[in-house]
Amino acid sequence: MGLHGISKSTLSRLPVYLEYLKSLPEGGPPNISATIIASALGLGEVQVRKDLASVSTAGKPKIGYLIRDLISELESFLGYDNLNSALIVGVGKLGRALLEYDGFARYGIEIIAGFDLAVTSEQDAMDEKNRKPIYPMSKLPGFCRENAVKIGVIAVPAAAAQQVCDQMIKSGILAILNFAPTHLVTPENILVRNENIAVSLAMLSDHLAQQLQEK
Amino acid sequence: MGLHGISKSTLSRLPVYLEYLKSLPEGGPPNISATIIASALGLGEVQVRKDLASVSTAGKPKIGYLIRDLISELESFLGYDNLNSALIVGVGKLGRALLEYDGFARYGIEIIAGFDLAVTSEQDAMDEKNRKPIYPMSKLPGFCRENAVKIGVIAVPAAAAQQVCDQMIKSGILAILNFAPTHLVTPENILVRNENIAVSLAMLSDHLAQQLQEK
DNA sequence: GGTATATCGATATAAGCATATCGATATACC
DNA sequence: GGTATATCGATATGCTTATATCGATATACC
Repeated sequence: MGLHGISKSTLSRLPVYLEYLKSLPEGGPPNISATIIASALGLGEVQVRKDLASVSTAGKPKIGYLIRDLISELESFLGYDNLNSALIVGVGKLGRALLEYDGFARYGIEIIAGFDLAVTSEQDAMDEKNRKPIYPMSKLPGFCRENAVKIGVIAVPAAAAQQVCDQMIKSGILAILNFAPTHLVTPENILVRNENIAVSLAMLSDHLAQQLQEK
Repeated sequence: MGLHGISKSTLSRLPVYLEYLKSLPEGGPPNISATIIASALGLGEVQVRKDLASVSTAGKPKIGYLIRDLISELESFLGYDNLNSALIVGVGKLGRALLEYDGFARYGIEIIAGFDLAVTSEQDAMDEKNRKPIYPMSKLPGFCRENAVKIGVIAVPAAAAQQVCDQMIKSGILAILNFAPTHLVTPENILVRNENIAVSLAMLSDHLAQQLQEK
């Protein structure tokens, strides 16, 4: 559980509420009830209330919540309103896609530079599409310090991931989004979030096995 | 919890164990203990034992587990040894990348065709890179039936996701991997797995806010 | 204005999951 | 061969999360 008393499970549902609220048509009613949200999202209504109570205080009986307020409270809580700088290491196929993806800003995160093990010369490269610089790894520590970057994205092969991770931490990175299919060992004040598709595929596979066997 | 008595949390760790075991050097000892695995992966050793007990029966005191056997038991359990066919709807930037990605086979899944709302003519398209067909949506039901496809990947914009989802279910799809940042409403025998990067970013952001505020 | 109802917030119960503890067993060493 | 030790599996405890229940309150309708 986080320090401001919010559980991981709750935190993981907040972006979903936000998405849903934003997807509501403009012309509709200004209020919404936990009951409605719950049934639209397939959750328990008590759970929705408890989740929302941790970011909002504005629920009124018979009325529900003011959609506009809820959205801004969620955005504020999730940090979508102030942009965090991030950097990415590994600009292969996946890394480049992430570097060029301009949708992160929507989530309060901006990838401002790429780094790559293959860029060895001191002459920096540049991403064609959106003019973001690509530096050699040697410039990582200085860059982090100068730009106060605290978020790192790892998009290198599994074999290199731990080494990259270590360098990030030494450079002051505090939160890591790891796309390499491997476990990273870190001090406990560092958060690692694994974007591991194998986990999802395992769930699908398991579900299928059960469905097909059942009947 | 699944029907063969395995919890979601356990299931989500199994691929991690497998990755780790596979990453071990060839020349090492043939056995490994839960203690070693636990410390390498930052987990409790009891948890590792409980997890492994649900797929294996071969643990021996003082010895540990036979690495080779564990790997094949995990692969078998996770369905990596028999290939499941899948299809993808939406061949934009992300969809095409997934269609061209040949790493799924490693996880027992093969994407055999793409579908797209934009392909309206009855003349089918074809992915350049690996010669996988791209069909119009009208061919979805027939294709699913003929090829007994049970897994669907959704890579369309959020606004179209629910509609695509409904069509998949009507065509016999039982498990869905959803890359659209939206909640899908489905019957309860259908498994939806959301690959939602916003959730990860929320965690990073929350962690950062705490770290920076603490000191 | 009074009553009915939808909805909220809080408390209590239950379920799922992780961690700790303990006896049992197979090897290693003397 | 006997004893020590690493490790396993199982049971028990505790924590986290989800669900169910209940009284309180703001609107709607008569």
